[in-house]
Amino acid sequence: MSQFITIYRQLFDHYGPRDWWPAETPFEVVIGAILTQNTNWNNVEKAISNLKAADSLTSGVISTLPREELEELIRPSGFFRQKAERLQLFSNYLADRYQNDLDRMLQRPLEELRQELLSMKGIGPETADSILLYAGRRPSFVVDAYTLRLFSRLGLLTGRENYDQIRQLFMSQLEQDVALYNEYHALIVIHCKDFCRKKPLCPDCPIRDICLYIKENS
DNA sequence: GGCCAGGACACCA
DNA sequence: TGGTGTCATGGC
Repeated sequence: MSQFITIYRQLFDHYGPRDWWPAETPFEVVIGAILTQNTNWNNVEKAISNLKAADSLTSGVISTLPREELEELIRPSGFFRQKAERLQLFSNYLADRYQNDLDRMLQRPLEELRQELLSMKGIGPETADSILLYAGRRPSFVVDAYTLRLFSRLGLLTGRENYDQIRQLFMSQLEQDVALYNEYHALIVIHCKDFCRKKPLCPDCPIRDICLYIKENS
């Protein structure tokens, strides 16, 4: 059995289903994906809460809101100037190209949609894949810094692979399953928030045994 | 008071 | 192509 499946099962058995993304609508997923760039999720929640309180969590409102007002609403998420620009660029694009119909955009062929997202300023590979997977329910594996850290320590990555190489590796080792991709990325994040931080193998890591085994046999 | 967080981009060699 | 600086808030 693939070691990638083994790790997944260990994480799932310990943490249980995460059922990401914590959002009420696909558009809220997109906004959260941009706001969480290099940012603690607690800060993102404050910004999203502000947007909801101002009745501004729609592409129509965001694209017409004065930049300064948007910046103030999302200030708690950090990098608020560049993120305000990114939110408006996406919202403007959605309005111009899809008449604010996000579902229609998300129904495009997967790779075409991925390239379309990547062509937008402020949407890199992780944000694009988060949007594809969690807003569009499309099978596109999300790679992040935690993924690189955990799997490098297990010897399954060298640390020199680029984003697309890691994504392709996971997608070649796993069935194309939206639910699996959804849970796997979420479990990696949840796990690495508490473990796999400074020490190569944390003494109290809940999946320590399998980590040691894989590390010795990879 | 320093470190880190669910990155992306401009700039440079 | 790869390395580095920048963007900014809030919790621990």
